[in-house]
Amino acid sequence: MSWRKDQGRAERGYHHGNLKEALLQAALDLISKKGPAGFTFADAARMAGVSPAAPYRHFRDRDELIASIAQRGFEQFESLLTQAWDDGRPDTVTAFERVGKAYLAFAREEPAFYSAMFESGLPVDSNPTLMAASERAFAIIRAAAERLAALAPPGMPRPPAMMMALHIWSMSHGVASLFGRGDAARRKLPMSPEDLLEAEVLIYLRGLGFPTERRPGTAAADDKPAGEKAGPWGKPK
Amino acid sequence: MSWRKDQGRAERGYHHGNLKEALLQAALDLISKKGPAGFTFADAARMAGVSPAAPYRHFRDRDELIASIAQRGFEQFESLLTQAWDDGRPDTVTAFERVGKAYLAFAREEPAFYSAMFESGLPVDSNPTLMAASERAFAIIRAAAERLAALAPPGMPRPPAMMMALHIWSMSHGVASLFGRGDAARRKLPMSPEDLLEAEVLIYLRGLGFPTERRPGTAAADDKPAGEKAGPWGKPK
DNA sequence: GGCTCATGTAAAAGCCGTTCACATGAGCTG
DNA sequence: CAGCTCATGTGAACGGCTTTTACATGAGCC
Repeated sequence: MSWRKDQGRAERGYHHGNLKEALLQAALDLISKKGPAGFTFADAARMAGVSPAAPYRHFRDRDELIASIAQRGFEQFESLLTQAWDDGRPDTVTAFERVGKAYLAFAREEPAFYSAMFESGLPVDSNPTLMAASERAFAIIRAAAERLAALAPPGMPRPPAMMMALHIWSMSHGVASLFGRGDAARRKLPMSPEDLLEAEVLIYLRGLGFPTERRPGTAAADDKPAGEKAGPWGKPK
Repeated sequence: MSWRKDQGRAERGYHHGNLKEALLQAALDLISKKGPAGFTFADAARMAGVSPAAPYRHFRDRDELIASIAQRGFEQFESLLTQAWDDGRPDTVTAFERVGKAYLAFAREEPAFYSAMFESGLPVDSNPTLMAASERAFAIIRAAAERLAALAPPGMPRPPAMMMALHIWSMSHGVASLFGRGDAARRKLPMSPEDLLEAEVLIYLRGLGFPTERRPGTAAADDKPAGEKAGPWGKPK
């Protein structure tokens, strides 16, 4: 974890050589420790071993640093979701749930990114680059919803994919931001956030007429109308 | 809207007479304008026409003021939800949806309260009073879920009310915090947040086996298994 | 009328964000 | 290799914020 030139500015020469990266890294550390509000520009500079004015050579101001982090966050998020979706393999529903889990995993494992992206109070729509990155991430969910909608059982009105995508996103974000992170705003839960979200999505999909029995083997094509068997919340007692 | 002693400290005597209230009010104004991060203690003092040190006679620090606001927010929230739920009249499903709408309305019309409650980064669980107020608000949702669960169609496993409540809450919070407020983190939506949430909840309830045709007349007891007719997202084209 | 204590003030310390003039040295140019 | 240039870092300074401390005021009570 150490670069050629460590943070102890023991010897480092006048120039840092990697300051922009070091600042982003420091900011991530600080945000994950103290939230996006608690993070200070000066602290990041100190952690990188430079004067408080140095960061201004790389970021117009504090907000731009946070926006950069959000930007990277959306990129990693997109990549994670893409990987989780895996183009719908082995079957659409399974892949869809994997996306949900990936969403929560990201919120939990990268709280700094997540809060920079969604809780920093940045005007996302005022920054086109950021907006675009966020759209690209959402596009994964949207594409998945599209595929899911396409195999809606015949005989039922077909749900609009965009609406499904927004629904899934709001569920995921809701669970993540209310119950997702280890210590903030916690509440006693009868189940893990992951299980909570999985059940929520399964019930929702069943409401759209999708077959949602647990462990459907590995079949990619399935079309039984709706739920008998155990519900998505485990065995009925 | 003016108290005996206006903010212009023209004459006001040494003592304000109502400072605590004035500070809370000023903070609400400021938070709704600039978000909980942009709000400053000194600004509130200025707006109330007192010195920057005066607030410390009423609040241990800035965080305690924000916590007070969150506290009041939860109280108003509870009262609003109680009113919307109206003990399940005229029928459980209708009342349930009214609760969802009330949730969004609160987030939209009281953004200052809402963000103090959910987005201020306060450690809710470290403040027992605040925690209790938040529990009381959630209890409304929980009670509604309980009633709803009780009339789950026979022959299906009965969903745990607590889980339902958490699901509904996460949907509401997800929609509210992603799409709810007028200008922050906005995104182009094909429908209003209210309609989005209503459809989401209806689909979810249908997934639990509840009858969810639109406008079921006024009957309080209804029990047709699940959806034919139009879906919750309007007429299928 | 006089006491007392909650409430407000002034001043100061320490931190932060931000700017500006200036220093440094990495990399190009000849 | 000498010298120039410009990106990058420094130090000092400004104004603002939070919080503390010693002091001022006057409302309410005896």
